[in-house]
Amino acid sequence: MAKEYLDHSKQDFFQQIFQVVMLVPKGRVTSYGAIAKYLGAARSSRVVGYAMSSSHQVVPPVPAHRVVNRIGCLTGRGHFSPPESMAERLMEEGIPVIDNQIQDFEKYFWDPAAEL
DNA sequence: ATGCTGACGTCGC
DNA sequence: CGCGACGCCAGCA
Repeated sequence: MAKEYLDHSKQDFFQQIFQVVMLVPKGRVTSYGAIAKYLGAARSSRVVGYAMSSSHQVVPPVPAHRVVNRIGCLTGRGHFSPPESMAERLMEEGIPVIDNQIQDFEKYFWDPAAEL
């Protein structure tokens, strides 16, 4: 089970994360933990965030702005340029964001494990 | 080459 | 019920 995920290369793990994030539908958001769980690494939720850090050099561009922590807070906004672009982009997609906090987060939440 | 830090989440006490 | 510590991976000094 858990060994199966070890079957993939470590770098593949990052690719898996990017893949899932790219699959996030427009107007929907997901959390780091949800992706980690979907990949079978619930305890590696951090790695998902680190992967986002690397997402800038990945092509096609990864919609990292659709990925937030489990509370729906735009924790990674500081990695955008400018940081406001993250919240602005979400609002542009129809997602209400106030003070770096997504309103009705669970309403817009997109669970890969449930949708895929 | 080694060590620390960094976009989180879960478990334990 | 509240706080602390651990796990995971990669990039950088």
